[in-house]
Formats: sequence, C-alpha cells, structure tokens
Amino acid sequence: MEKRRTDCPALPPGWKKEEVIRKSGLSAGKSDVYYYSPSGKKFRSKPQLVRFLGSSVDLSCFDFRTGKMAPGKLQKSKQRTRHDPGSGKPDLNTALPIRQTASIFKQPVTKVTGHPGNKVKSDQQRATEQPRQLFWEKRLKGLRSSDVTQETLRTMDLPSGLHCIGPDPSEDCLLWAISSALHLSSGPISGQSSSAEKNPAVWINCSQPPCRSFTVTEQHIRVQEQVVNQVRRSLEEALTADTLARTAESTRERRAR
DNA sequence: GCCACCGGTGGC
DNA sequence: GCCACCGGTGGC
Repeated sequence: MEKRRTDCPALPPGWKKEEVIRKSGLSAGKSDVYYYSPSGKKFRSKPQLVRFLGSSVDLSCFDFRTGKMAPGKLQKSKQRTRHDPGSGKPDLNTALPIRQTASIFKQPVTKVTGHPGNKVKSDQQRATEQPRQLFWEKRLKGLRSSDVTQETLRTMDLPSGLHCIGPDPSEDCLLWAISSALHLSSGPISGQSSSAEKNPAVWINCSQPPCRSFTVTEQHIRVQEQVVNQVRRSLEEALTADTLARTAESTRERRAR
C-alpha cells in the first residue's frame, strides 16, 4: 500500500489513490491518503476533492481514507467545516446540492496579470465541458433557501402554462432547470420536442429544461418587466433605509465620544 | 520555488 | 482521545 498509486473505482476513470505511511516524528506509523486526478493534480482532503469535482461526482458517501463509497452509513464521517461553528441549520456538509449546482454555472473569471509575481493556474481537464447528469434537478428537491433568521424565502413564480415533463413534474424542479438553462445557454430556451414528451428518458435534450415546448409572448415580457421594476424599487428602498440607519448609528457613536 | 512530509488544531 | 484537514517548512 505504501507509496503505490492504485485505481479508485469510486472515482471517475483515471483517478488514483495513494497511501503514504509516515516514517518519522510523533505520528510515525500513521498514514496520509492522497488522490491524483487523471491530469496528475494531487488532493489531500475530501473538501479539496469536492471543490474540484463539483457536481460531476456525488462524494457525499465517499470515504476519503478507504477510497470507497460508504452506503447507508448516513455519512457520519467526521467532515469538518472550518470557520463555520455550525448551528441548527440543515446538513451543510459536502453533499450540499446548492453548491454543486452553482458550480455548473459558467461564471466569468477575471484574470489579473498586472502583478509581476502573479501566476495563473489552470487545469485543462477541468476547463473542458463536463458531462451532465440527466434530471439533475431532482437532487435539489425539498431544499429551500432561507434568510439569516431561518425564515424560508418565497421562491419565484413561473409563468402559468409551463408544463414539466420527466420523472419529477414539480414546479420547483422546473424553476431550477429553467434558471440553469438560462445561465448555461446563450441560445433561446424553448423547452423540449414532442418526442421528448412521450419518452423523456430517451429523447430529452439536455440543453433545454425538461418542459413542454413553449413560446414567450409580449404579455409575458410585460409582466416580467413589472416584476423586475417592483423588485428594483424594493431594493432601492432597502438600500436607502440601510444607508440612513448607518448614518444615524455613526452620528450616535460620535456623540457618545 | 516546489512539494513531500510531519505537526497542530478544531470538531467530534 | 482520535483524526480529518490543512499549515508550515526542510530538503531538493
């Protein structure tokens, strides 16, 4: 086992696991486990793996030390979340679907080259397109966003008339699917073909959300404009209130001194 | 400068 | 007390 890289069936093809026994020091005899990506990048911890693999692999049951999936064990592994004291919040460990989904969004990255010491690291394998899971929306089922007081936030309303197809025809899934499609695609979002509706598992078009083909009308656009305007007004009011509160606060502090 | 390696520490 | 995780550094 020592210093030999072995295949790791629980990870995608090409990933290797290595166990290195400590030879000296107080921890002599203990071992460190490392993983190597197909491109040779070394990983020292599960959080590091999760950050890298994002939504492409579900590592919630992955046991970093053994390199195997631990089924049914309710993942009681000692995953630490540094800088997060925890609270009554739902399980925010590595299985966090929100994070995994967020990572599929193609977000712009600013490459700063102005500083002489700067280095830009890149991983070609990671940069290229990753395979996507069919009906991934189901993984988000039952999750709700909440504000700092744990109050569940109201989700967005989709325009009526959208008809979800696939294994989970709930409106939640459709909302996630459509917002994700809008992020990922530069083309129009129009739904699935009629054959996909008959047998989604075979005919689904991954670049479109799993819903019946639809058309966006002038009326839809008008309604959405109103919604956006309303939200902007609310935001403006909140920001104004916040500025006023801060000013009042600093005035009070100055007077107290 | 890189990285293999061990130590330190926080969460359990 | 154990150990997952990651910081730090000596050796190259």
